[in-house]
Amino acid sequence: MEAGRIDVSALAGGFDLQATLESGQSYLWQRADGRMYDGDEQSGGDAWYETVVRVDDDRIRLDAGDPVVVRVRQRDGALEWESTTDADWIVRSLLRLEDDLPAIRAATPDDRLLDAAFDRYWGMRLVRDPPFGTLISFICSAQMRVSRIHEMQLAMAEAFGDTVAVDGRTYRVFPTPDQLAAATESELRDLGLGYRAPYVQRTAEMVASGEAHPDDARDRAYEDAREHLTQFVGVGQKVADCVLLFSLDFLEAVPLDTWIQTTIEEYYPDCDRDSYAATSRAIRERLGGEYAGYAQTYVFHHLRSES
DNA sequence: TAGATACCTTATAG
DNA sequence: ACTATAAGGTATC
Repeated sequence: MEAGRIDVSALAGGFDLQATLESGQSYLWQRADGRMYDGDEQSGGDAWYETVVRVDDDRIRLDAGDPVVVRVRQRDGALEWESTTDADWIVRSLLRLEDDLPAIRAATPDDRLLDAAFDRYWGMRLVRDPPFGTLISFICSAQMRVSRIHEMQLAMAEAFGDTVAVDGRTYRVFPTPDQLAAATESELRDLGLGYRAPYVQRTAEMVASGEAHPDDARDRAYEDAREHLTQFVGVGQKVADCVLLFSLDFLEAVPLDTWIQTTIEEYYPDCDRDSYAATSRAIRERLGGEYAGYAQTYVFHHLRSES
């Protein structure tokens, strides 16, 4: 494995690896100690986190090319990485180390709730996950606890994904669209997906056949992109917003889940409208527009950890 | 177009 | 032990 380190203490806003990867944004990383999403906010302080991404030779697109193993851990103000390739740029991209957190915070309102959320998890960044895995994992997220969503992705990787062996260890790769499309509803139900099983299978089929790809949404205007993603089975507006925010660089996307809806009723009642689209517009504007999704993610993690 | 309901499975509360 | 309830919603009628 190749290795390197990134001085994250020099980044604008610093970095908090555990908050970034265990805040319910990504279900495509694992902790080497197996304690991902176990609820302990300290234990991941210097733990190794691992993922496998497919990266093209042109270094632009995820979800294409050969699997690359990436491991990271945060120690002594540095982000250490190990990988099957020279992964410095991959780590910077997947963890959005280029984001200017102070500028983002400055662009969002200065209310009590946001201050508390930003203060508590300062250094948390959004992730930039591969589009297909993000699409599938958030289809699985419907009416599901965070820890179980993560388990389901791991189960699919073990059942249908490729393996990569490095230094005597075996890593699982998230299944390709072809691999998931070939799975049966029954096999997916056996993994605990419940009613989401046919959604996952049919969406994978749409991507595998070339009928549509989540990456296609990238070229559209935000609301158009959100609508475009709802063509996938099991994808409504909320899941579409998650894919836009956590994978496709639409930092203005604000997924309206149960937590945020409760928050809106309590803290931003004037933004509570009678449709998803209308409430979305109102809260997006209230949260400063361009980086509204960043504010949403801090609030989501903050409120969820209180419970 | 707006509103109500079913949906898998698991963990937790009572 | 047993039942009710809810978990980052969506599809269908």
